[in-house]
Amino acid sequence: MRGEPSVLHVDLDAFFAAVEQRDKPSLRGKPVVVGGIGLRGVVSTASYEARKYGVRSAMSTAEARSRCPHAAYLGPRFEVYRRTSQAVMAEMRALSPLVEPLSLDEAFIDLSAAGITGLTDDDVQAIAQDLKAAITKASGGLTASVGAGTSKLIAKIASDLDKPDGVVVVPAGTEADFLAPMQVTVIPGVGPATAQRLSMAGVRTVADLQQLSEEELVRQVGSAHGTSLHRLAIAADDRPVVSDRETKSVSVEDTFETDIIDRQLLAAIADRMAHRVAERLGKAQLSGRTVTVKTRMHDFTTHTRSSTLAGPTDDPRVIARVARRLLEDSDISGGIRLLGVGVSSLADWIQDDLFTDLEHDDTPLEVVELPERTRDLAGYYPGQDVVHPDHGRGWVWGSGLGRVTVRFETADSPPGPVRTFAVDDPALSKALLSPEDEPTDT
DNA sequence: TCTGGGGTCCTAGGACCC
DNA sequence: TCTGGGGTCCTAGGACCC
Repeated sequence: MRGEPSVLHVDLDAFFAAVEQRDKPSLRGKPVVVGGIGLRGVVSTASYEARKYGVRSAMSTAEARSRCPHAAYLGPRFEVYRRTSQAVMAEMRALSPLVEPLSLDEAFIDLSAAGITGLTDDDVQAIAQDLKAAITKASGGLTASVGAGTSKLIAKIASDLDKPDGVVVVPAGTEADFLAPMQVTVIPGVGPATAQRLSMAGVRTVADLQQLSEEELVRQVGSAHGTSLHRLAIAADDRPVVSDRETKSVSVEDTFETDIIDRQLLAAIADRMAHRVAERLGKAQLSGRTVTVKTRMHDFTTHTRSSTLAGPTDDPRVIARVARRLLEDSDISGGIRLLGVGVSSLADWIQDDLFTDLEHDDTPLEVVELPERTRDLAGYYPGQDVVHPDHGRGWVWGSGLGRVTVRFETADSPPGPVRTFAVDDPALSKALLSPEDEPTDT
């Protein structure tokens, strides 16, 4: 806590949808929904026009479609969002060197790090307005909402109060009163489970929370959570704005259009995921010791299996081998809807391959054979690599009724666009798994 | 009409060590 | 012969965030 409202929280309004409306003028003023457009997709962002129909983030796309059938439904274009985000973050860094991005569309800014002191509420209001204007210019027309306060907690909550395109400055000294009438769920970290437990203790508002002793709170929600919640309730928050946060894990996961039971197919998919994880580790100059495989069953129960190596690796073959072994240990009876592969216990880059052989498993690497599933599908099966002259390389995602659904791998956004073809479409051709996907030595 | 993908942090039990 | 105490690492699961 400080004596002046020098922490800013900036939140771009309906970011993904706003970028799409910026790039496609015909969508402006109309409901736009960005997210997964497949059978099991969920909404990432709904434009304000779509929110009028009750469309919300994290809602299934199917439900969104039933609520707002005439909206434009778009898959995400992360590369474009990333570029826009970088331009916006640059404007923030021009204001202060201490900027902490929370995601592509959110960041904290610490004005005190810019040497600006003696700030009045009006000063902060003016700074926020100038920043908003700069962001709109740099992003090609997007708007942002800004909250300012004496801590991250207050700034974050304030930015939500006058969305979109608003500024809320909470004066120093008014924080506890500002929070008191709000629901406990405004406090970041209080989700449905915690809210439920608190409500059983008679706590619904922050004012209720302020009355509860720390001991009682710890009893209700656990040690770490209870202690921090007790302080946040009275707006005692001295968490610093931190510009460079270390990556702790890297992972890839996919939800399948239909549940998969076939172990060989899953092994092939795990292999592919291991390669993608390794590629991202390499780009970030990271390597890690713990490989985790995540499975989600048809009933949505989720399991993880992990294994820690003696030394860090970013070798796709090592990650793939461990992942396949973990997958063999996993129960997939009844089929799984999601598979994920991740690496954690990260270390800085290991220059050479010194440690990659430290994994004790010396069983030979078997070649994954994809199952033959011909029937009426002209030899196509899920997981198979294909090539299309217009769309490039992809792989079969789903199939049936004489049609195959293909995911194309673009630089833009894994997974790339999904397209459906007739099995006898002459443009679509099968490609072999590239040889480098399989290790040549052990 | 069921529930994405990328993360972070916390808890709890067991192994292991001194 | 009937039971330490603390610290660290590993594993699995869960809550939460955008």
